[in-house]
Amino acid sequence: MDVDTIRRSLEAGGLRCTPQRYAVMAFLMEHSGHPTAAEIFAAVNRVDPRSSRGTTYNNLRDLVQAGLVREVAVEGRAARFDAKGMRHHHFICDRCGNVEDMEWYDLPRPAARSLGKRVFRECELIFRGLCAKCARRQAFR
Amino acid sequence: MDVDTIRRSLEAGGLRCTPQRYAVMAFLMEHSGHPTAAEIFAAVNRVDPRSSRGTTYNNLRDLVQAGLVREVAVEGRAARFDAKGMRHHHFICDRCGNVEDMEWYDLPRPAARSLGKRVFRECELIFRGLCAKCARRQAFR
DNA sequence: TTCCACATTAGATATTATCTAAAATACATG
DNA sequence: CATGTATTTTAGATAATATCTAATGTGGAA
Ligand SMILES: [Mn+2]
Ligand SMILES: [Mn+2]
Ligand SMILES: [Zn+2]
Ligand SMILES: [Zn+2]
Repeated sequence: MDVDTIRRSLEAGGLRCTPQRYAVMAFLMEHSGHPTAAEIFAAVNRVDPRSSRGTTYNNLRDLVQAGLVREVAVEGRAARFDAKGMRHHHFICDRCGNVEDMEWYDLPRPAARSLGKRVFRECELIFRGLCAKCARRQAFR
Repeated sequence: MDVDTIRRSLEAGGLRCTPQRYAVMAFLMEHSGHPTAAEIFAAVNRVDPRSSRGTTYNNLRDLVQAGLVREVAVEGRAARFDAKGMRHHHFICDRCGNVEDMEWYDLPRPAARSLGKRVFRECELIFRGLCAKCARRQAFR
């Protein structure tokens, strides 16, 4: 991933380009999985520069607020993160909690009537079931 | 809510009807909000019988596994729960994390092609934005 | 080069959830 | 009804996840 692309997306989000923040953003853009904060912390520290756990959490919070990163809450597990690249939905495994990307398709906006005085921002569609790995395990018992 | 209805739904889920478990289920059926485990614990202990925090978590886990209760993970906040009554979607407030019910409508099943070897169970649609209360606060600044 | 708002740090702390092992009990069975 | 047993409850410890604090460092505008 191009250094300037990342640098510019941070600036576009009103965020300074620090080595630690850059490392978090770069890692998310280069890995299409859905790592947890702990995994991101470990990964960016495997290379330079040294970043603290607190900073990793701070930067993830900032990147989410800036709209560059999405946070996916999974019941009973650590939150997962992905860079907002191409639009997509998610599949979450009932058994192992893995989050996988699913092809995007448009969703009907909620009816104004059912929205009431709420201010709508976005829809998120989550598919649930068993991931391929867990489905295979299930079949073998 | 009828005592026997609750008792029977517990039995249908393969769960013994204990006073503590009954109290959790009854509370969820009688309150259409989306309480956290801590709120449920406090509420069922305000009346009899005394239930421990651990038991509240155990029972919520069991009720979710039995398909009687739904758990809603909210980023950065405690999980919330609701009894699975009428089908509905959810609106989650960006600002205060409140979970509100939204009218149900059917969703297209994911295409077999994009599902791959995964085993589909259900779709969940989440609307995001500002709840009525937070939208009002936002307007006043 | 200087300056300062913003960012980072280590460690403490808070919040949420699970585990443990001993005691209690729901309920099937006779 | 009485009994037996698998399930459930309990208090407290522990684990997992996330945030706070206040001292220190720095990106980048000017
Ligand atoms: Mn994704
Ligand atoms: Mn609901
Ligand atoms: Zn899985
Ligand atoms: Zn709100």
